[in-house]
Amino acid sequence: MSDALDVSLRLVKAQTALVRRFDSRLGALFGVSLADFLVLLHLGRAEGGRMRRVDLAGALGLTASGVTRGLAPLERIGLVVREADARDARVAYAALTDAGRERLADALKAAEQVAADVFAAPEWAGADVEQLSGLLTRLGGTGLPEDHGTGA
Amino acid sequence: MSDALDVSLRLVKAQTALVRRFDSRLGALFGVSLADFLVLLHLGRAEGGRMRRVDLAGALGLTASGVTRGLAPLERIGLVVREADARDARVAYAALTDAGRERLADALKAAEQVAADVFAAPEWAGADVEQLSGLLTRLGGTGLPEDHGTGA
DNA sequence: TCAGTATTCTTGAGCACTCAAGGAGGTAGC
DNA sequence: GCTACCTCCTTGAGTGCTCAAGAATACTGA
Repeated sequence: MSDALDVSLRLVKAQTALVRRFDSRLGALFGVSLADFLVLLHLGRAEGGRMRRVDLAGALGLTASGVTRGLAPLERIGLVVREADARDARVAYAALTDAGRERLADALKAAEQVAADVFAAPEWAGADVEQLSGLLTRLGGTGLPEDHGTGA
Repeated sequence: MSDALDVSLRLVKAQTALVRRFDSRLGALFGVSLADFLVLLHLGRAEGGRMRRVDLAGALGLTASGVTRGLAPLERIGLVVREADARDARVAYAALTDAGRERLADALKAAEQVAADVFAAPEWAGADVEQLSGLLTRLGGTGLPEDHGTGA
């Protein structure tokens, strides 16, 4: 097996373990999944604490459908509200509520802690983390929605 | 946000894109998902081309339940068969059929190609890939089948 | 020997996503 | 101001996993 394939499969597996770790901690403490947390994080960083659902989908790497379904429980528990656009009745914004902002702040602390734990082991030097970050950034755009994988 | 959290989230996103790319290519060409391919790959590398389902779960990073469900379609299309253990009636092996072995060989070629495409861009030197591999291995990316010297 | 416990696997219910289809609203050309 | 098309979002059906519960089998120690 080539190094390229080997590293691809390793990455897939490492992510599974990582997601479980985040889900477990965030779920236990704050009742949100990693996916929920990422929604809150993106909204929290957006202008006015809100985003069009289609833009959120792009930012999260999901389909619009996935956003609709993922947002529903967050709206139900009051972390996010739906807002209309005055000029274009097609678009619906997802906006952080005050409760959502609080939950985000708490979850962010917990997520930082999990990440710190993951990279805390003696074999992880700060330089390693930066190196990994750089390498992953190059992979970041790979195969996003606009890429139709025409291959060949 | 800390580097550790940043890199964790980057990894999660990179994986999503990577999985889509593999799924799309493998699905179009051979009618198997990346998850299916990984099952075949692990079985192909195992002693006798077969594994206990519980061991397969461990190797894949899934639950036993996930293996039962994932194996069902592969058994239905004849790539894998169920085999009993003579000494322990609890265990059921998943074993590669000849058709499964062929499909694995084909899918492996396609997967190599996808991985080569991903890491083909000019910014990826061989040393970078090895570095990334090393870093990911520390993250718990173990469980890949061992491979010796087939080179590339 | 046999009661209690552990292991392996399957199943039912549920969750989070996908794709395909469709409704509703906006836009451009004539 | 109509027609055709495009965009944004939701919904129905399906997939692939999870957890919890349970059946069958094996192991252990009094």
